Amino acid sequence: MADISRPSASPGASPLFLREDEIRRGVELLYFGYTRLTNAIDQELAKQGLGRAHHRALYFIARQPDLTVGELLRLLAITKQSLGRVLKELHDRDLVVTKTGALDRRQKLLRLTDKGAALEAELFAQLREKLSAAYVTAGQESVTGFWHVLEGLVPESDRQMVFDLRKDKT
Amino acid sequence: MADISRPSASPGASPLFLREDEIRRGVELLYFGYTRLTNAIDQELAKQGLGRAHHRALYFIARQPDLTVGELLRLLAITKQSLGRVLKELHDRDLVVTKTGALDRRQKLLRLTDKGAALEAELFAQLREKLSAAYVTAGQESVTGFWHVLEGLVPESDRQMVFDLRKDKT
DNA sequence: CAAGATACGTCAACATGGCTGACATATCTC
DNA sequence: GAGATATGTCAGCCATGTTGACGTATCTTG
Repeated sequence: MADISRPSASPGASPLFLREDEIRRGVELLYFGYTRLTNAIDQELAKQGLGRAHHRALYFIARQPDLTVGELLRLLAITKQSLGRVLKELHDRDLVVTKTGALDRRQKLLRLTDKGAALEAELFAQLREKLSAAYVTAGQESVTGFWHVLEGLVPESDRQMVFDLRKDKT
Repeated sequence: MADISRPSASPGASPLFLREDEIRRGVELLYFGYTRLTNAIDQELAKQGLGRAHHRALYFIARQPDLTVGELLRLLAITKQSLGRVLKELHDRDLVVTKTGALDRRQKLLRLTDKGAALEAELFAQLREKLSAAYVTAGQESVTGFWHVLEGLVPESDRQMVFDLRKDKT
């Protein structure tokens, strides 16, 4: 596991000397890493006649049951027309159900059915397989570094929304 | 910069305790990080009337001048028909030129024109801005961890191809 | 309580960028 | 000279994004 740091000319002088190659390396690894991870589930999705757009919705609904349509729209950053198509298909296939919001009856709260949860779990297992293998190879130290860099890529304005995924709704 | 490691119950016992939440965190950060990074260049591309597909081609041609069409196809992992459309547009706009291969006259070697190189540099500047900010915030240690994890996501069979981007063609 | 804002849905048309299948040409290799 | 390889291209299809316009139910506020 070779270290890639600079030839330690002046340690601590500049905190990080940003060479073009380090940036390109990040861009490429991010591209290939992301695409290869998502490839892991394409076959399974194709078997169901679903696409990646469906998976993204399933994923976030699984992650945060009783998510509202509006919250999902903000997460996916697409138009409501695009999402509408996807949610309609998921609903027609009995993968997702909606119920009217208790506090605000205009809202629709999204949940996976048992069938939807089973599918999401199967897809998630693929992601887990790939990502946990990468975690294990890289080691815990690297994993926290991986998280830190990626957190820095999420704009301040979106960060709270992303972090809130890890909290249960009350 | 809080550390996220486990409560240090048995240091070194299991190299990495893979909880579902750690996997989901990686999936989400990869998704948001990747999309937000690519968003950085969308506005610039739109101004030119180009799409992301064009940028990917420009990027790899910039990265490795005299790349062949076949090599670019393998990098992008799309069909030649899809790539053909993109390359034709880049050629029509004088962003890319091709020349016949010296060793194998069936090959076409791809290069950016000055105009193409200028555009790629402008787009790259956006990526650099975002990514270098994330690098600086996270620190050098995190950056090498970031690379290690992502390398682990690229399947063995593709890894050489990705690493070869960092070498000059001879 | 009436008026306006908000949450959601939907119709229609269009753009981008993937895909398959079929076929042509030039060139290399044996 | 025969077959493999690198590239290009025609034609049509599909998934998933977009804009614009409009409708209804419900909440909020003066």
